[in-house]
Amino acid sequence: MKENESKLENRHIKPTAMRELVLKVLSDQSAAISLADLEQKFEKADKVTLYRTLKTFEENKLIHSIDDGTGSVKYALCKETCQCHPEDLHVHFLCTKCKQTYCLTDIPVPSVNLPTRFTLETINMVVKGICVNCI
Amino acid sequence: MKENESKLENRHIKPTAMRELVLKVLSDQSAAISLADLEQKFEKADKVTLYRTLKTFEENKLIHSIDDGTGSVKYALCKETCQCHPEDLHVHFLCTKCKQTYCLTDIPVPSVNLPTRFTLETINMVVKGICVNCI
DNA sequence: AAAGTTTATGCAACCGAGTTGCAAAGTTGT
DNA sequence: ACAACTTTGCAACTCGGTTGCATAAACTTT
Repeated sequence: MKENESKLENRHIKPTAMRELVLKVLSDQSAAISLADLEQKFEKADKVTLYRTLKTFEENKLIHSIDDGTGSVKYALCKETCQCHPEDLHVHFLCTKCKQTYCLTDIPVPSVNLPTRFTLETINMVVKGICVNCI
Repeated sequence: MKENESKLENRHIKPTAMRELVLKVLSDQSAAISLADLEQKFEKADKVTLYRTLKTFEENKLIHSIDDGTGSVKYALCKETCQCHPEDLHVHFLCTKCKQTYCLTDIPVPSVNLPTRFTLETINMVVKGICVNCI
């Protein structure tokens, strides 16, 4: 799994064993994952370590966080080129049945015309409904 | 303040003294307000009562809640005609400087083309940036 | 108007996600 | 091998939100 190691290095994150494991879990997910979810993937890892790992990943834009309104923040991998700028942002989808949160990476967040003298930094757009697996 | 009383009755909420007071506070706000904010507007009211009042208002679509990602849910009045359906939804704006959350009632939430067989229930769209008062 | 029923309010206490402090373990550089 | 720094793990805390239960207030029925 040299690939993950270089992914970490690309984002200037020191590749420790723990971090590679967490990255592996994140890579294997098709949906975004919460800290609690992540904790359950490991039998023995400490919540705080995972928490700080996610923070480090997020600070270095390896992952992005999604506040989907469920009360727990989810995390998902960024694209290689992502800088988490407004033009990089995509829509997220929360299935109200299976509670999975998906990155709709093909759907960019629509631009909005803000009132005059409002400046834009970022946008969080979460669509809720029923996903294809739950119909 | 008969007006607020009838606003409550229109939404089939029994107009108690407490509820009229809370509605008055909400009416006076230009920005959305959190439970903690609301609590501070009263010297003596109990948090739980305010909490349940907000819940009742929300269930009856007198107000809507906004999860702006700050960790505390904000509430703001709905329009008279609002049914909180997707077509009623508007964009919200969180100022990262003053932490105020505004309803941009003139800006409807843009429609998104979901992947096939994804059905839409609701959308939460929060734009973050600097508001006109904080430039 | 009194008794009974329902609804709203208030207090205490709990819950869970996120977070911090600090010490131990591991890593890096000389 | 030693010092300096970074990462990990444990304990404990914060804070927003929530529930249970008892009291108070408001309606109903006679």
